[in-house]
Amino acid sequence: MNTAPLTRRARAGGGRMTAQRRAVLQALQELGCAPTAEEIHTRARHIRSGLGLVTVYRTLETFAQEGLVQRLFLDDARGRYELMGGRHHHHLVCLSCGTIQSLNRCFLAAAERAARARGFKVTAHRFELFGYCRRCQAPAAR
Amino acid sequence: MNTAPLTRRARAGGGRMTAQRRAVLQALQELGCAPTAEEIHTRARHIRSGLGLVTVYRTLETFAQEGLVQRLFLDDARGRYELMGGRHHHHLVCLSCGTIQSLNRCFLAAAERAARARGFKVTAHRFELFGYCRRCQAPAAR
DNA sequence: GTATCAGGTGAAAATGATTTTCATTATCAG
DNA sequence: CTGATAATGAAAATCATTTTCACCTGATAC
Repeated sequence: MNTAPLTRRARAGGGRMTAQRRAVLQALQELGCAPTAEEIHTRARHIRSGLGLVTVYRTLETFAQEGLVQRLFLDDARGRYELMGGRHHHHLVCLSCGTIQSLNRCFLAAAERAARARGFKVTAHRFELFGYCRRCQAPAAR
Repeated sequence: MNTAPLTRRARAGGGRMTAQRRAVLQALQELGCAPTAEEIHTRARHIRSGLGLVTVYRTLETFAQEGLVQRLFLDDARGRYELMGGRHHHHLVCLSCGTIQSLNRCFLAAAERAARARGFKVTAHRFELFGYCRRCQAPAAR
């Protein structure tokens, strides 16, 4: 798997490119759909043994600030992380086993249809908009 | 504010109706949009002083199992709770001040339009489907 | 290439949200 | 009214995550 473009983007953020960060990037790329810090740590450890969980957290936080990674919360309090810049998509979260699949389209009806087409039984959905409320936009937005 | 219908629904779940649970229900009703356990605790304490935070958590968990309350995760790891059975809706989460507003319609385009109409600047959205994957449905779903 | 040093790392401890434990209290079916 | 048993409160435990701090190492300047 080619991590060069990611490495370039990460370096562009101003930080240094260490073996640990490379391992986290590669793990993210290999794991794909919204893994937890723990899962990323386990995978990245195979690439760079001795890598600490704390470093994984710090690295993910750094990448998130640089916009390289997005942190999201699905069905529980554990943060989940995924690389940004891929195609915009949403998730299918299984309430029984917790597996997460991704879904490319984002319109409601189409999404539900797409989910059903893969045998996923939809029992609930969640749709949230993030941004800045009127009060926080003016006078100095953010 | 009338809590009688809620009290009835809560009792129907099989549990006992205590002053603490009544206070939590009332607080949920008064607070409206997706408060945290902490916020619910603070409000419910005014109704029933001495009410412990632990009890709030337990009560919310119980209500969630009975389908009276839904627990959700928005922009951070803190769980948020809201009464079920109201009109289906979604949320506007301000990334700056953290306030949460609710939105009635759930179709993407309409939702974004509705958000903008209230001066909310949308910078991202999240849409998740929950349910059971093919593997978990068969042979004994759930 | 090598020195330099700010940025990065690992381990341990701290934190914050939530859950568990356990002794005590209170609801409500009979 | 009373007993069985569910619910409560306080303290301690747990889990994910963050902070601290002493040590290390990329990558720029030489």
